[in-house]
Amino acid sequence: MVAIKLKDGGQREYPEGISLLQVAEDISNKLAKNTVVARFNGQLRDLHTEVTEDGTLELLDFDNPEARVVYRHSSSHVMAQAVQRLWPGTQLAIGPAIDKGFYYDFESPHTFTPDDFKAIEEEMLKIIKADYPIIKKELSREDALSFFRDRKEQYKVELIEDLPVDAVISTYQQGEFIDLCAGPHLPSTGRLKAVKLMSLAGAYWRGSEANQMLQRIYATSFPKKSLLDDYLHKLEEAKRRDHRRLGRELGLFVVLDEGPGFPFFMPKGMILRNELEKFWREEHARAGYHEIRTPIILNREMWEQSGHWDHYKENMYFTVIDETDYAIKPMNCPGGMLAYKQTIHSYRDLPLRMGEMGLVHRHEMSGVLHGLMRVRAFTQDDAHIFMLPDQIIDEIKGVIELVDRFYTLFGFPYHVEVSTKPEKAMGSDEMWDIATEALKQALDEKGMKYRINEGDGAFYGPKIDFHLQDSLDRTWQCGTIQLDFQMPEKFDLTYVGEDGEKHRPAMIHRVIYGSIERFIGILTEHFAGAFPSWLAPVQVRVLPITDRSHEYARQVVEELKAEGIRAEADLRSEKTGYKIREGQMQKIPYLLIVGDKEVEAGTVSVRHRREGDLGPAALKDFKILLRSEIEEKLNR
RNA sequence: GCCGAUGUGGCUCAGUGGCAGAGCAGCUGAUUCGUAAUCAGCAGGUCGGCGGUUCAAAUCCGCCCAUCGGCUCCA
Repeated sequence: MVAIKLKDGGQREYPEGISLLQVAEDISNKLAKNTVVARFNGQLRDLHTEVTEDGTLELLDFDNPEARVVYRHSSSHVMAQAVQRLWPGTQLAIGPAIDKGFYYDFESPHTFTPDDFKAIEEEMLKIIKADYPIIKKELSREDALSFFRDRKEQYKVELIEDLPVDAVISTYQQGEFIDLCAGPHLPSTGRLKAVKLMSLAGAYWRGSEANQMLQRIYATSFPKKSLLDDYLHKLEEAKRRDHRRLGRELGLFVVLDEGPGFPFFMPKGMILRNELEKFWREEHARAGYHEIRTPIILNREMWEQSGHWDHYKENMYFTVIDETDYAIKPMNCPGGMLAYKQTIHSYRDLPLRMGEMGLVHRHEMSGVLHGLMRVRAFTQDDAHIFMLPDQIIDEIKGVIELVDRFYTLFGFPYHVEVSTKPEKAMGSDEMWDIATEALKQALDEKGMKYRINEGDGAFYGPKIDFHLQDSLDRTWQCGTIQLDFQMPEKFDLTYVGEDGEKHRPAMIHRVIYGSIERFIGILTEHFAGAFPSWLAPVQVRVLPITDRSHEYARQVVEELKAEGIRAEADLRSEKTGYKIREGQMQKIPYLLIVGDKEVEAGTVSVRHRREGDLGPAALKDFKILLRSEIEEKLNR
């Protein structure tokens, strides 16, 4: 007999060799049916696992994130099975679960198209209906290799060859389909319910451009049709928040074929942008920054000196002036270095924080351009901080605080990554270790959680990256802090120390918004275009009900403008409902409806874009309300 | 850059070899209206570009450009 302790504290006895599924069934049929995978003595196990020792058992259903991964992983096997049935000769690469579903990478003589989706889904449903048990089998490395060689699954062979010597190698079988897999899996294919193929993509084997490109099919699955429908509905909702759509609809910005990756900012987008810059300047002045502006174009010699000519050339644009090579800046740092050098600095001047809203151009590969999120010309809210070595930690902490102040104001959740030395890098390993440790120490002291992103640092130093999410939960790097011992060296930066000798300052590059363009993209999606009043391009629109109130409407607009409020009137000969609809669709924070009653009483009827009709108010009171909302940067 | 899909008026889209269409937006006129769409009329497109097949191409073929979804790369 074995003793099994349950999550609720109860304990039951069973004959040795009973499966976890049978235990679940013994507790409740419904529970057994909903259970995806078990955690037995802390380890995720297939429900077919036979119990041979005492232990604690937890039964996980689809709501559990780990179980969800198992559910999707089994789904990917079923999809692969369907694909191999329909297109024999298709080779399997890998098929993991991902955040919202799963994918499988194939190599096939057949080129998959979305027209194939229906057939694949139907075949998957057959496999689900057949309810094949999913059976695990462990085998030796030799057996595994010969098995997959016989099946002409070269990717599986390669995977096995790369497994550590002591790895337990297992396969999972359902019907005629057998895949190399560590598991765990669902007990049978019938556990799947709603499956949907989403999209196709090319993907390099093992993520490397040097390798074969495979065909990836993205899909998702749920234990209930209603959950799938909810998910698809949410995707549709998210698309409505897409900054590319809203940017056009709200007259903020647009990217045209005439300038791929070079966005146009329209008048309303400029208001947003200018407000963001204004806020930035206020905050940075308060945090002790000076602002500079350096040239867009600088000569080749300087880019050679900075190392960009050697390390960043493929991303740069070039020009020739008077038969001399010049480059358009892809980063602001070299200009910042030259600016630093214009005066002799004492240790007393440090830390010296020099900010720059710098427009940089980078040649990005055509396939990566994406609205405002990924462009070829963007403005970095850059700053370079020159400091004494013992000021590094405090300065980094100061930037972390500033980033947090900004992101919190906008209500953005974010996550942090530390990127370490890349392959193409300048400087010694020792320098990199010191710099990387400094970044980690600052984060630790601020109590921030972070992930390590190996090999993803800039060529001149390691960095802390702050990532924000877009409406489809894709994440984009915005803020970053990069510690750099290289540039000060390259440009021979010095300060005069207490000893009267010249010393080398330490330096960090940092951005808060990251790129104003990307930040505006994120901001647009985050607020679904309904920006807080302080950012809203139009803060108030006055809607006269008839021509009789036009004069009054104009007066109201003038009074608001006199207070610095962005107001306009809709004097078209339309019904009130029509004007309100348009105002709502433009996401204007406040609509003021004025008719005979308001003219008579000298009031305005206030309508808030989310709260609706707030009733009449004296114009004076409305102004006070809105002014404070703007000044406090409230998100109402 | 690579894989796949897409490209028709300002926007959303219909049109699969035989006279380029609809709705919204725009303009003009009428309507003077109270919290998410008043009515009527008008105007607007060398169907992404170039080349080819054909009596005839938005439609079929080729190349290019751009966009979308990924991969790779990075704010």
